[in-house]
Amino acid sequence: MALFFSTTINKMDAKCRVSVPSSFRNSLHKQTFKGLIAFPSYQNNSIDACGIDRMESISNSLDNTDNYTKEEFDLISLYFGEAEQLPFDKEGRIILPKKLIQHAAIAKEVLFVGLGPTFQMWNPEAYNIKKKNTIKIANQKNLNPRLKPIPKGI
Amino acid sequence: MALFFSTTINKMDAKCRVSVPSSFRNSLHKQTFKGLIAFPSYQNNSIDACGIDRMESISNSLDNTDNYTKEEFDLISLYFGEAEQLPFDKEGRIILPKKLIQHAAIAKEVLFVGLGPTFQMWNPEAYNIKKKNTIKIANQKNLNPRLKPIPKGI
DNA sequence: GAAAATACCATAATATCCCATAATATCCCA
DNA sequence: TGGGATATTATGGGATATTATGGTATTTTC
Repeated sequence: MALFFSTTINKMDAKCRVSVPSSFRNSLHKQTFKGLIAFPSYQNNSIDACGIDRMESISNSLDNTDNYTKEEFDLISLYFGEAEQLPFDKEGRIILPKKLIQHAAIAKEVLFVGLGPTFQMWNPEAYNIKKKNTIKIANQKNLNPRLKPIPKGI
Repeated sequence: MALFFSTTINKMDAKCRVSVPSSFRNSLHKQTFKGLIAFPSYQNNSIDACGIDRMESISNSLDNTDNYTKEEFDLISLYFGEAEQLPFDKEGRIILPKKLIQHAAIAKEVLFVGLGPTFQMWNPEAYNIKKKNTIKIANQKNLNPRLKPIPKGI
Protein backbone atom coordinates (compact mmCIF):
# COMPACT_ATOMS: atom_id res chain seq x y z
CA MET A 1 0.00 0.00 0.00
CA ALA A 2 1.25 3.49 -0.81
CA LEU A 3 1.36 5.87 2.14
CA PHE A 4 1.85 9.62 2.04
CA PHE A 5 3.55 11.59 4.79
CA SER A 6 4.89 15.05 5.48
CA THR A 7 4.05 18.53 4.28
CA THR A 8 5.69 20.35 1.36
CA ILE A 9 5.08 23.68 -0.34
CA ASN A 10 5.91 23.98 -4.05
CA LYS A 11 5.43 26.76 -6.55
CA MET A 12 2.89 26.76 -9.34
CA ASP A 13 4.13 28.47 -12.52
CA ALA A 14 2.30 30.46 -15.18
CA LYS A 15 1.35 27.27 -16.98
CA CYS A 16 -0.20 25.91 -13.77
CA ARG A 17 2.53 23.33 -13.44
CA VAL A 18 3.55 22.10 -9.95
CA SER A 19 6.20 19.64 -8.90
CA VAL A 20 4.73 16.79 -6.91
CA PRO A 21 7.02 16.17 -3.91
CA SER A 22 9.51 13.45 -4.75
CA SER A 23 8.47 11.18 -1.88
CA PHE A 24 4.89 11.21 -3.18
CA ARG A 25 6.11 10.66 -6.71
CA ASN A 26 8.07 7.60 -5.73
CA SER A 27 4.93 5.97 -4.36
CA LEU A 28 2.85 6.96 -7.36
CA HIS A 29 5.40 5.89 -9.97
CA LYS A 30 5.07 2.30 -8.78
CA GLN A 31 1.40 2.29 -9.77
CA THR A 32 -0.08 1.42 -13.16
CA PHE A 33 -0.92 5.03 -14.03
CA LYS A 34 2.08 7.36 -13.68
CA GLY A 35 0.36 10.32 -12.12
CA LEU A 36 -2.38 11.04 -9.65
CA ILE A 37 -6.15 11.30 -9.32
CA ALA A 38 -7.43 14.61 -7.94
CA PHE A 39 -10.87 15.93 -7.06
CA PRO A 40 -12.39 18.79 -5.06
CA SER A 41 -12.92 17.98 -1.40
CA TYR A 42 -16.53 18.32 -0.27
CA GLN A 43 -15.39 19.15 3.24
CA ASN A 44 -13.03 22.06 2.67
CA ASN A 45 -11.44 24.22 0.03
CA SER A 46 -8.81 21.63 -0.70
CA ILE A 47 -8.00 19.11 -3.40
CA ASP A 48 -8.11 15.45 -2.46
CA ALA A 49 -5.72 13.17 -4.27
CA CYS A 50 -4.44 9.63 -4.39
CA GLY A 51 -2.99 7.08 -6.78
CA ILE A 52 -4.96 5.10 -9.32
CA ASP A 53 -4.67 1.93 -7.21
CA ARG A 54 -6.86 3.36 -4.49
CA MET A 55 -9.49 4.42 -7.03
CA GLU A 56 -9.50 0.92 -8.43
CA SER A 57 -10.08 -0.68 -5.08
CA ILE A 58 -12.85 1.83 -4.32
CA SER A 59 -14.37 0.98 -7.66
CA ASN A 60 -14.22 -2.73 -6.88
CA SER A 61 -15.86 -2.27 -3.54
CA LEU A 62 -18.62 -0.18 -5.18
CA ASP A 63 -19.48 -3.22 -7.27
CA ASN A 64 -20.30 -5.06 -4.10
CA THR A 65 -23.57 -3.29 -3.23
CA ASP A 66 -23.61 -4.74 0.28
CA ASN A 67 -20.77 -2.41 1.26
CA TYR A 68 -22.71 0.82 0.94
CA THR A 69 -26.10 2.36 1.58
CA LYS A 70 -27.73 4.00 -1.44
CA GLU A 71 -26.78 7.46 -0.12
CA GLU A 72 -23.14 6.47 0.31
CA PHE A 73 -23.12 4.92 -3.14
CA ASP A 74 -24.50 8.11 -4.70
CA LEU A 75 -21.96 10.28 -2.90
CA ILE A 76 -18.98 8.20 -3.88
CA SER A 77 -20.20 8.09 -7.46
CA LEU A 78 -20.10 11.88 -7.51
CA TYR A 79 -16.37 11.78 -6.77
CA PHE A 80 -15.69 9.79 -9.90
CA GLY A 81 -17.48 12.43 -11.95
CA GLU A 82 -15.37 15.25 -10.55
CA ALA A 83 -12.07 13.40 -10.51
CA GLU A 84 -9.26 14.37 -12.86
CA GLN A 85 -6.50 12.05 -13.96
CA LEU A 86 -3.28 14.11 -13.92
CA PRO A 87 -0.19 12.51 -15.53
CA PHE A 88 3.38 13.45 -14.58
CA ASP A 89 5.51 15.23 -17.16
CA LYS A 90 9.16 14.26 -17.59
CA GLU A 91 10.15 16.44 -14.64
CA GLY A 92 7.55 14.99 -12.27
CA ARG A 93 5.08 17.85 -12.48
CA ILE A 94 1.34 17.86 -12.95
CA ILE A 95 -0.82 20.55 -14.52
CA LEU A 96 -3.56 21.70 -12.18
CA PRO A 97 -6.91 22.20 -13.96
CA LYS A 98 -8.58 25.58 -13.48
CA LYS A 99 -11.58 24.07 -11.72
CA LEU A 100 -9.40 22.64 -8.99
CA ILE A 101 -7.31 25.80 -8.71
CA GLN A 102 -10.49 27.79 -8.17
CA HIS A 103 -11.93 25.35 -5.70
CA ALA A 104 -8.82 25.51 -3.53
CA ALA A 105 -8.17 29.21 -4.15
CA ILE A 106 -4.60 28.45 -5.13
CA ALA A 107 -2.47 31.40 -6.27
CA LYS A 108 1.25 30.82 -6.46
CA GLU A 109 2.02 28.13 -3.94
CA VAL A 110 0.60 24.66 -3.42
CA LEU A 111 0.85 22.89 -0.08
CA PHE A 112 0.96 19.11 -0.29
CA VAL A 113 0.04 17.27 2.91
CA GLY A 114 0.16 13.50 3.38
CA LEU A 115 -2.84 11.85 5.04
CA GLY A 116 -1.68 8.24 4.96
CA PRO A 117 -3.38 6.46 2.06
CA THR A 118 -4.28 9.79 0.42
CA PHE A 119 -3.03 13.35 0.36
CA GLN A 120 -4.36 16.86 -0.18
CA MET A 121 -3.33 20.04 -1.97
CA TRP A 122 -4.06 23.37 -0.31
CA ASN A 123 -3.55 27.06 -0.50
CA PRO A 124 -0.92 27.29 2.28
CA GLU A 125 -2.75 29.99 4.23
CA ALA A 126 -6.02 28.12 4.10
CA TYR A 127 -4.27 25.05 5.42
CA ASN A 128 -2.82 26.92 8.37
CA ILE A 129 -6.25 28.16 9.35
CA LYS A 130 -7.72 24.69 9.04
CA LYS A 131 -4.87 23.22 11.07
CA LYS A 132 -5.26 25.69 13.91
CA ASN A 133 -8.97 25.02 13.93
CA THR A 134 -8.52 21.27 14.13
CA ILE A 135 -6.22 21.66 17.12
CA LYS A 136 -8.64 24.08 18.79
CA ILE A 137 -11.57 21.70 18.41
CA ALA A 138 -9.47 18.81 19.66
CA ASN A 139 -8.61 20.79 22.78
CA GLN A 140 -12.20 21.90 23.33
CA LYS A 141 -13.54 18.38 23.04
CA ASN A 142 -10.60 17.13 25.02
CA LEU A 143 -9.75 14.60 22.35
CA ASN A 144 -6.91 12.36 23.23
CA PRO A 145 -4.36 12.57 20.45
CA ARG A 146 -3.24 9.12 21.40
CA LEU A 147 -4.23 6.70 18.70
CA LYS A 148 -6.64 3.96 19.59
CA PRO A 149 -5.35 0.43 19.97
CA ILE A 150 -4.27 -0.84 16.62
CA PRO A 151 -6.19 -3.92 15.49
CA LYS A 152 -3.37 -6.25 14.59
CA GLY A 153 -1.00 -4.88 17.19
CA ILE A 154 1.87 -3.74 15.05
CA MET B 1 6.05 -7.21 15.65
CA ALA B 2 9.28 -5.24 15.86
CA LEU B 3 10.37 -4.29 19.39
CA PHE B 4 12.90 -1.64 20.31
CA PHE B 5 15.00 -1.69 23.47
CA SER B 6 17.97 0.06 25.01
CA THR B 7 19.47 3.53 24.75
CA THR B 8 22.18 4.77 22.38
CA ILE B 9 23.75 8.15 21.69
CA ASN B 10 25.05 8.86 18.17
CA LYS B 11 26.48 11.95 16.53
CA MET B 12 24.71 14.07 13.95
CA ASP B 13 27.08 15.46 11.28
CA ALA B 14 27.00 18.71 9.31
CA LYS B 15 24.65 17.17 6.76
CA CYS B 16 22.23 16.24 9.58
CA ARG B 17 22.98 12.56 9.14
CA VAL B 18 22.73 10.18 12.13
CA SER B 19 23.42 6.49 12.35
CA VAL B 20 20.39 4.58 13.55
CA PRO B 21 21.55 2.05 16.19
CA SER B 22 22.18 -1.27 14.50
CA SER B 23 19.73 -3.18 16.69
CA PHE B 24 16.95 -0.81 15.63
CA ARG B 25 18.07 -1.04 12.04
CA ASN B 26 17.87 -4.80 12.02
CA SER B 27 14.20 -4.66 12.99
CA LEU B 28 13.41 -1.94 10.49
CA HIS B 29 15.24 -3.56 7.59
CA LYS B 30 12.80 -6.47 7.71
CA GLN B 31 9.90 -4.16 6.89
CA THR B 32 8.68 -3.18 3.44
CA PHE B 33 10.13 0.34 3.64
CA LYS B 34 13.82 0.38 4.57
CA GLY B 35 13.85 3.28 6.96
CA LEU B 36 11.67 4.80 9.62
CA ILE B 37 8.73 7.14 10.15
CA ALA B 38 9.37 10.04 12.52
CA PHE B 39 7.17 12.82 13.88
CA PRO B 40 7.24 15.44 16.62
CA SER B 41 5.95 14.10 19.90
CA TYR B 42 2.92 15.99 21.18
CA GLN B 43 3.99 15.32 24.77
CA ASN B 44 7.61 16.43 24.91
CA ASN B 45 10.41 17.88 22.87
CA SER B 46 11.22 14.52 21.41
CA ILE B 47 10.81 12.73 18.12
CA ASP B 48 8.57 9.67 17.99
CA ALA B 49 9.49 6.98 15.51
CA CYS B 50 8.48 3.56 14.27
CA GLY B 51 8.57 1.37 11.18
CA ILE B 52 6.24 1.64 8.20
CA ASP B 53 4.35 -1.52 9.19
CA ARG B 54 2.93 0.22 12.21
CA MET B 55 1.84 3.18 10.10
CA GLU B 56 0.11 0.86 7.66
CA SER B 57 -2.00 -0.70 10.33
CA ILE B 58 -2.90 2.74 11.67
CA SER B 59 -3.84 3.70 8.15
CA ASN B 60 -6.04 0.65 7.80
CA SER B 61 -7.84 1.48 10.97
CA LEU B 62 -8.35 5.04 9.67
CA ASP B 63 -10.08 3.64 6.59
CA ASN B 64 -12.55 1.93 8.85
CA THR B 65 -14.69 5.00 9.51
CA ASP B 66 -16.52 3.36 12.39
CA ASN B 67 -13.41 3.63 14.54
CA TYR B 68 -13.20 7.40 14.70
CA THR B 69 -15.37 10.50 14.86
CA LYS B 70 -14.74 13.19 12.25
CA GLU B 71 -12.83 15.29 14.78
CA GLU B 72 -10.61 12.40 15.76
CA PHE B 73 -10.01 11.62 12.12
CA ASP B 74 -8.93 15.20 11.42
CA LEU B 75 -6.57 15.19 14.37
CA ILE B 76 -4.90 11.93 13.42
CA SER B 77 -4.60 13.13 9.84
CA LEU B 78 -2.52 16.01 11.16
CA TYR B 79 0.03 13.53 12.42
CA PHE B 80 0.52 12.09 8.97
CA GLY B 81 1.21 15.60 7.74
CA GLU B 82 3.84 16.13 10.41
CA ALA B 83 5.40 12.71 9.94
CA GLU B 84 8.50 12.23 7.82
CA GLN B 85 9.48 9.12 5.93
CA LEU B 86 13.24 8.78 6.42
CA PRO B 87 15.03 6.15 4.31
CA PHE B 88 18.34 4.61 5.35
CA ASP B 89 21.39 5.42 3.26
CA LYS B 90 23.80 2.62 2.46
CA GLU B 91 25.52 3.08 5.81
CA GLY B 92 22.31 2.87 7.82
CA ARG B 93 21.94 6.58 8.48
CA ILE B 94 18.93 8.84 8.19
CA ILE B 95 18.83 12.56 7.49
CA LEU B 96 16.95 14.47 10.17
CA PRO B 97 14.71 17.21 8.71
CA LYS B 98 15.15 20.68 10.16
CA LYS B 99 11.64 20.75 11.56
CA LEU B 100 12.30 17.72 13.73
CA ILE B 101 15.74 18.95 14.78
CA GLN B 102 14.14 22.17 15.97
CA HIS B 103 11.31 20.45 17.75
CA ALA B 104 13.71 18.26 19.73
CA ALA B 105 16.37 20.98 20.10
CA ILE B 106 19.01 18.60 18.82
CA ALA B 107 22.51 20.00 18.38
CA LYS B 108 25.28 17.46 17.87
CA GLU B 109 24.13 14.30 19.56
CA VAL B 110 20.97 12.22 19.24
CA LEU B 111 19.79 9.86 21.95
CA PHE B 112 17.80 6.87 20.74
CA VAL B 113 15.62 5.15 23.34
CA GLY B 114 13.54 2.05 22.68
CA LEU B 115 9.92 2.03 23.89
CA GLY B 116 8.84 -1.41 22.76
CA PRO B 117 6.84 -1.10 19.53
CA THR B 118 8.19 2.45 18.96
CA PHE B 119 11.22 4.48 19.91
CA GLN B 120 12.16 8.10 20.45
CA MET B 121 14.99 10.44 19.54
CA TRP B 122 16.06 13.07 22.06
CA ASN B 123 18.54 15.76 22.84
CA PRO B 124 20.53 13.77 25.46
CA GLU B 125 20.32 16.48 28.12
CA ALA B 126 16.59 16.90 27.68
CA TYR B 127 16.20 13.16 28.06
CA ASN B 128 18.12 13.10 31.33
CA ILE B 129 15.92 15.78 32.81
CA LYS B 130 12.80 13.96 31.69
CA LYS B 131 14.15 10.70 33.10
CA LYS B 132 14.93 12.14 36.51
CA ASN B 133 11.52 13.71 36.63
CA THR B 134 9.74 10.49 35.75
CA ILE B 135 11.53 8.63 38.52
CA LYS B 136 10.85 11.39 41.03
CA ILE B 137 7.13 11.35 40.32
CA ALA B 138 7.01 7.58 40.44
CA ASN B 139 8.58 7.61 43.89
CA GLN B 140 6.31 10.36 45.16
CA LYS B 141 3.23 8.49 44.03
CA ASN B 142 4.67 5.19 45.16
CA LEU B 143 3.99 3.59 41.79
CA ASN B 144 4.39 -0.13 41.40
CA PRO B 145 7.45 -0.72 39.20
CA ARG B 146 6.17 -4.12 38.11
CA LEU B 147 5.86 -4.33 34.32
CA LYS B 148 2.47 -5.09 32.93
CA PRO B 149 0.99 -4.91 29.44
CA ILE B 150 -0.32 -1.49 28.52
CA PRO B 151 -2.73 -0.61 25.68
CA LYS B 152 -1.08 -0.09 22.36
CA GLY B 153 -0.94 3.27 20.67
CA ILE B 154 1.57 5.76 19.60
C1' DG C 1 -3.19 30.16 -38.69
C1' DA C 2 -3.78 31.42 -33.75
C1' DA C 3 -4.19 29.53 -29.22
C1' DA C 4 -3.40 25.98 -26.25
C1' DA C 5 -1.18 22.10 -24.87
C1' DT C 6 2.77 19.35 -24.71
C1' DA C 7 7.61 18.13 -25.17
C1' DC C 8 12.34 19.49 -24.56
C1' DC C 9 16.32 21.81 -22.52
C1' DA C 10 18.89 24.46 -18.78
C1' DT C 11 20.30 25.42 -14.09
C1' DA C 12 21.24 26.12 -9.26
C1' DA C 13 20.46 23.91 -4.96
C1' DT C 14 20.15 19.94 -2.56
C1' DA C 15 20.26 15.12 -1.57
C1' DT C 16 22.33 10.77 -2.36
C1' DC C 17 25.95 7.71 -3.53
C1' DC C 18 30.41 5.93 -2.93
C1' DC C 19 34.67 5.40 -0.81
C1' DA C 20 37.77 5.65 3.34
C1' DT C 21 38.91 4.79 8.24
C1' DA C 22 39.21 3.76 12.97
C1' DA C 23 36.98 1.45 16.58
C1' DT C 24 34.40 -2.17 18.09
C1' DA C 25 32.19 -6.52 17.93
C1' DT C 26 31.88 -11.25 16.25
C1' DC C 27 33.62 -15.46 14.56
C1' DC C 28 36.43 -19.52 14.50
C1' DC C 29 39.56 -22.94 15.46
C1' DA C 30 43.46 -24.83 18.02
C1' DT D 1 38.93 -20.77 26.52
C1' DG D 2 42.01 -17.80 24.33
C1' DG D 3 43.29 -14.84 20.89
C1' DG D 4 44.12 -13.87 16.14
C1' DA D 5 41.24 -13.24 11.86
C1' DT D 6 37.23 -11.32 10.03
C1' DA D 7 33.09 -8.57 9.88
C1' DT D 8 30.31 -4.73 11.34
C1' DT D 9 29.72 -0.07 13.18
C1' DA D 10 29.80 4.74 13.47
C1' DT D 11 31.69 8.47 11.25
C1' DG D 12 33.76 11.69 7.73
C1' DG D 13 34.32 13.84 3.00
C1' DG D 14 34.33 14.30 -2.12
C1' DA D 15 31.91 12.99 -6.35
C1' DT D 16 27.58 12.22 -8.53
C1' DA D 17 22.60 12.28 -9.20
C1' DT D 18 18.09 14.25 -8.27
C1' DT D 19 14.93 17.95 -7.36
C1' DA D 20 12.41 22.01 -8.05
C1' DT D 21 12.11 25.50 -11.12
C1' DG D 22 12.60 28.25 -15.02
C1' DG D 23 12.33 29.00 -20.13
C1' DT D 24 12.12 27.79 -25.23
C1' DA D 25 10.64 24.97 -29.01
C1' DT D 26 7.41 21.92 -31.10
C1' DT D 27 3.25 19.87 -31.65
C1' DT D 28 -1.76 19.64 -31.31
C1' DT D 29 -6.54 21.47 -31.72
C1' DC D 30 -10.15 23.92 -33.73
